[in-house]
Amino acid sequence: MPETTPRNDAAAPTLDEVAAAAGVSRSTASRALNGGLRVSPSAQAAVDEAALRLGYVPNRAARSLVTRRTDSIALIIPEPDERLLSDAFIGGTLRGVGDALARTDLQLVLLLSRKNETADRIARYLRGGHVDGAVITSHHEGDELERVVAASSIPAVFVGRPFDAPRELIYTDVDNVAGARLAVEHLVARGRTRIAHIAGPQDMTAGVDRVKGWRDALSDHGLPADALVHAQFTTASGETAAAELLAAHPDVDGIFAASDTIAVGALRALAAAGRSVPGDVAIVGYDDLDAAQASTPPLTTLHNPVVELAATAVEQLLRLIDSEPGDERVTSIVFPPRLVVRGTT
Amino acid sequence: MPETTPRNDAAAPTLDEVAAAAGVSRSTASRALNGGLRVSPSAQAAVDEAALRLGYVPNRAARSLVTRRTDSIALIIPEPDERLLSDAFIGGTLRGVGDALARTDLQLVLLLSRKNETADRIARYLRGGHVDGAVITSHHEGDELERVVAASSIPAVFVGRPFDAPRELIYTDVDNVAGARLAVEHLVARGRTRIAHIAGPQDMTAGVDRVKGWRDALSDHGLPADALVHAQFTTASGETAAAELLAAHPDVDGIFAASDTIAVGALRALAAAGRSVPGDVAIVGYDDLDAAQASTPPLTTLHNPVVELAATAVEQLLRLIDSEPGDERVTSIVFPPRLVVRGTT
DNA sequence: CTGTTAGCGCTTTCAC
DNA sequence: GTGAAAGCGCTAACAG
Repeated sequence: MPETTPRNDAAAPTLDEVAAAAGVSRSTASRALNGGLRVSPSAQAAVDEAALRLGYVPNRAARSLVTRRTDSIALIIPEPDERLLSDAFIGGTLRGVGDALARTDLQLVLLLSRKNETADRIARYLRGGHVDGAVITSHHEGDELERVVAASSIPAVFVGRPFDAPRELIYTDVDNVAGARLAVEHLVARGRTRIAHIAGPQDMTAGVDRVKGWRDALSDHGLPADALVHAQFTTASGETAAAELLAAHPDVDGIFAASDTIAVGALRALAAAGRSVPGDVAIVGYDDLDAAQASTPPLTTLHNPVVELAATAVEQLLRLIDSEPGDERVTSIVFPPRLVVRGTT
Repeated sequence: MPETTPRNDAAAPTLDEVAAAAGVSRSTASRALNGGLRVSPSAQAAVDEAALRLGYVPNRAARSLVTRRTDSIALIIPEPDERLLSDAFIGGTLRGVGDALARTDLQLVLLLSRKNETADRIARYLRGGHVDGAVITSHHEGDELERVVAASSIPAVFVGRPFDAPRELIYTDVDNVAGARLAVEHLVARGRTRIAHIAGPQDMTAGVDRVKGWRDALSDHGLPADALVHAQFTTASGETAAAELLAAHPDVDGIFAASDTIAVGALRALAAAGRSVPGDVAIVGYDDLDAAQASTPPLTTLHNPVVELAATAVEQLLRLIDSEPGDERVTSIVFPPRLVVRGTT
């Protein structure tokens, strides 16, 4: 391979060139390349051969211009979220999206929304018709994403239930209320009676729902639901909150943490306070991402099926995109919770 | 706000409509919208006003068709990588890319390459001219990404030094050899003389370089470099490898792990073996992502500036995109290592 | 089954 | 400084 030979494939071949090489018209070539409806076998073969030989790749912009389809979907991620940086949440989401997109030839456009211009830029982008649909993940109450998405009239699916669903927004989620109940039930079954909760951010439905489940289950058992502190979904925040909790409620013998990262922080606070786990205090976390297994001791936790959540969201979005408005096939999907028992309870 | 009023902004306004509303020709409108060169102040104002009022958003496909620019870049992530799922690596990368892209109005297209069709699909996409450039992250020796990228003649920057850089591929990286040396020096300074290494995957330059740094530093001190085991960048794998290490070299008093996730696994193996940390065995990890702080005890580690690495890669890419071939301003950038001392050494 | 004919929305010479 | 005209590469009627 001569090092200095100039590339002769500089310009990408156009459909015209493929058609010429195949000895057919451009339209026939186009048909052949797009499913081959109403194309003679010979023409089809000629076009296929020419396209392959020339290394033809259709120009997406040109196609998009006429089809009014972009063959791409957006994944919207509000960047300020701590989780983006701190846990494996985003990795799982990408994997799910990737899985679901694998069979299609759709492209994934990432919209990292910065704190300031969040809604505005996203709105412009969505209204600009640059994507055929959008999946929105880890959205917060104040971020206007729900409003923007609803107003854009673009097909969209949320990962995680939106705060208010004014016009039947579609979403995928895990049943966080039921999950939290499971956590508490588990602690109760282990004889715990003074069960606290370190809640996550209350501007996300996951945070709110987990509080509710905790409260409900406690109420069912006639146990007090007053030991409640708040934290972000990070280890550092969890540690602080747990210390605060121990100070205010020294008699706590069980903790349900709204995330594994928080639980890991609690583990450290407990160690610092000289309390044994699960001897003095039993802990249950939430998420079952890497942190749960990596912690010492490994965390009992509720599985958060992030990969499936994302994959299902994309599947629903795809369905939504080529469905008539009002089609009742496309619905929100809520996964049941699943408790994973390890060493902390 | 009437709930049932039909949207009248259904179709996105075109440049023609903006021009008409502003009372100028389409070309003048176009000029005004694109920097306003050779446009009278009055015309400029009229166009600006009309665009704003109509909520005009240029059609990217149409523009791209004529400018031969897509105004988007690709982020290529080989999916099989365990890290994608297990640690905060990808989150940091996205954040860096997002930061660098924030000022531009470039779009980010994500290319998750699946194990099988990796090279092929990416190659087609790159050659199709769908993006103006690409950033490639966490690539492995066998994945052909380097070849494909080089062959595509598209501007590209690697995050992490490529395996062989046949035609001066541009990359950003941290000096992993120097980092590993620092780790060993730190252990030596603490009086350790039997220093092992749990290596990462050897099909990534980071893995190879860290082994080299470890070996070099040991050699400098006249210490043996025979206690070497291999692992993936995961906690589970790290635990297994560490157990293996302890069995083969019971006299080890210091461990340099190729990642924090591995180090956390080692911590568990050590605990299982009844060895105290850092009393019996001191440990140094690598990455300084969330795992390092969350572990018990917190890990002494080498900071891996993933956010900066990604941001710098994008900046170099942008520079590369609008530079003449052969421009010597655009170079690879290697960050110096930084040791972060915590509780394990 | 095939080719001809129109554009999709935009930027860009090129005269004026 | 401005508008007319051409055309980017492709698909989609529409006749044949």
